[in-house]
Amino acid sequence: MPWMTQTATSEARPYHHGDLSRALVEAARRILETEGPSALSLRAVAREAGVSPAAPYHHFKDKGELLDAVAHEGWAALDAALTEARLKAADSQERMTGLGVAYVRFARDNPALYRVMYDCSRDKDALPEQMKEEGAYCQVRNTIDERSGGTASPIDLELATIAAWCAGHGLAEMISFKQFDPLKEALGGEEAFLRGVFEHLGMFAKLDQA
Amino acid sequence: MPWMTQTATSEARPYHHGDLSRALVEAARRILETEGPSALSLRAVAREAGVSPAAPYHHFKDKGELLDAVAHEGWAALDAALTEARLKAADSQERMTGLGVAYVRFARDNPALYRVMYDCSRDKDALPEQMKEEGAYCQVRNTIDERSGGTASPIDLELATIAAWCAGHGLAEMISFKQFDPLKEALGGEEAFLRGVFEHLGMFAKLDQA
DNA sequence: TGTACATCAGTGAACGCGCGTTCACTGATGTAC
DNA sequence: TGTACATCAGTGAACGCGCGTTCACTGATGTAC
Repeated sequence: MPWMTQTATSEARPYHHGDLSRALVEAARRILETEGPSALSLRAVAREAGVSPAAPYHHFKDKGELLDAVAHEGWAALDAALTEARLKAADSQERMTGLGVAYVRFARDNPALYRVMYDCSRDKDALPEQMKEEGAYCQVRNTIDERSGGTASPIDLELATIAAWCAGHGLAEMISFKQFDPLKEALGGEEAFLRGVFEHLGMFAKLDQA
Repeated sequence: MPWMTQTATSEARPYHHGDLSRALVEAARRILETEGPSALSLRAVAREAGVSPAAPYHHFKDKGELLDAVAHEGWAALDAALTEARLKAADSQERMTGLGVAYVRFARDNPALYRVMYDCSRDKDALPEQMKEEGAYCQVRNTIDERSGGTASPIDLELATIAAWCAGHGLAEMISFKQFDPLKEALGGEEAFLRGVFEHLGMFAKLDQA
């Protein structure tokens, strides 16, 4: 770790940063959550990291590549949040709702990051590949599979996973609209509201059988 | 209609436009669908409408107000699409799925407009008020109410409507990701895929009763 | 019916701004001998 | 261990660009008499 031999004070950064890549991504996240996605320019990120506007070009080809890195970190953080929720749940019913609540909470706590994640995906018309192979989406699929006792056909399993994912994403985007405040209050808080919506996602099927 | 006395050729617009407000909103929609939301600047809209960059300021306070007008028209168009789907359906089961399919199709056919609609809402932390009172959201709620035979409690009805809305919105945003192409093909097309996901939104409830 | 005049809805040039990116440069680092 | 040198990772000034908005203006319209 060569830069540690530097006798810099805590304020004065050495000429060579040491890990500017990571510092830039962190600076980007700081800007996102304090000023929102519209403030996320390359220059602003460099400024926030205390570095000249040209410095990022030694680490990222262009602005898009930096944004991709930010989004990638976002997906990893979402994976982690879902894993934590999955491990905490007692049974498979609770595991399913818990995943949903954790997903929505992640989006609510990191709204700007969440938007960048999906904006990057949209630009490519594709969600991150690793999400389907081993990431967040895969955790949802496994939980559903486990819940059905492994009896669901591959196509049904995939459709159910997409359905759950859509519901989570939709709710994540709706949760902050103030129209729903009265309902949240009537139910005694946001968490109860979330659980209520997730439970009602089965309502149509119930009606079919009535 | 004073401007009709003008002896203008079909190309030469009279000095006074006649209905520049509307023309600007239409120009904005044209830009949205051909170049996407990032190209939607006030100057671009004026250019597209064949008018100087300052002209819009006689009709809209600022860029935001023009965007609001565009979004407002978008919500009206969505209302109309849902109404058409609702009237076309034979029974309440078909009505519900039909609404979902129509919603997603609207988003897929007008992706940039759809994004502007929600971006405007997000900026205000609020969906358009008229949507809850008489618009698209209300149509979904009425259909669910009818489907439950009017027996659902107000809170359940509201939760079910939100659940359905979230599912529709989530699916609208996911539909274009190429990861799902194989599944769409396996099911014989996008429409079957949509219907499949909507039907699976009841899966969790079914499992609860198994 | 004609005319003076207020008002409305355009024009086009200009403002300052922040952006992404490039460039020639320089300071710091690591390595071969 | 010391030194020459290639390479790496920064600097800061500059580029051209499109943006939102303002301004003084002017052409067209409608109205009062």
